[in-house]
Amino acid sequence: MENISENVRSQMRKGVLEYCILSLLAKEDAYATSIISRLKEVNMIVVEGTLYPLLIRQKNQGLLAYRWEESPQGPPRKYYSITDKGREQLAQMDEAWNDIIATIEKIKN
Amino acid sequence: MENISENVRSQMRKGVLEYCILSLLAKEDAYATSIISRLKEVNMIVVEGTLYPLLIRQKNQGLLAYRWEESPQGPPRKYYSITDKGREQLAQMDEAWNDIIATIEKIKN
DNA sequence: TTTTGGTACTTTGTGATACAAGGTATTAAA
DNA sequence: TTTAATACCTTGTATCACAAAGTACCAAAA
Repeated sequence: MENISENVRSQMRKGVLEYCILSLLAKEDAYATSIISRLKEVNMIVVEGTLYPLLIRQKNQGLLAYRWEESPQGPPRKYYSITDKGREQLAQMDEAWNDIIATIEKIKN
Repeated sequence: MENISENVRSQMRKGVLEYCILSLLAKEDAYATSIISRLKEVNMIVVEGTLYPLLIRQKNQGLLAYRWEESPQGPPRKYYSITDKGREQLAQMDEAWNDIIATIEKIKN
């Protein structure tokens, strides 16, 4: 309740995060830590405890698949890739996102 | 889990709804049923069980105030109006919203 | 007067989400 | 063997939107 500005952003992020993940993976396979880095670059801060369950959810829904790959340093990485079903979902999310933007614009006039 | 498309929209709405309410009330005082009607006009379907707790939350946070007004037909109406604090919050939400739009655009390239 | 239909406000329980905080495991270098 | 860095995972909590109820007011019809 202290940092209202951050809370506002956090609330607005809800539901958009899945959209971001699918969008990123639609362009290139990636593993969790690299996804976090990229989201940080575009000012969408996400922590591990948020991302890992999200990736597992999307995998269980058949939107993502993964494979293990050796890392040049450290433990192996779990590379996620988007599936055909994931691309279908992404198309729906594109539509939903555009609808929401249009809705806000209408409200704002 | 059946209607995935609706679920996607519902999730994306989270956090944006408060923004919509404040934006609407920044232009004109309104009571719950009229707010629902207006949101329906712009394809943002909201039900009573969602809106009422939200209005109460925002009132408790000092973002909104209300007054009772007689209705031409039926029980009295609770008209909500935005407070100065609410307008400050709205300004922050405007900023947060624009940031999120920019973030998605960056991800999409 | 009683009933009916419409309007308006409210509450309870549920599922989903993001986060904080902590834990486990692998690898290479010190 | 210890340390640091990397990477993955889990648990508990707060918040949110919604479904599904309930309560209350008012006016017109029966």
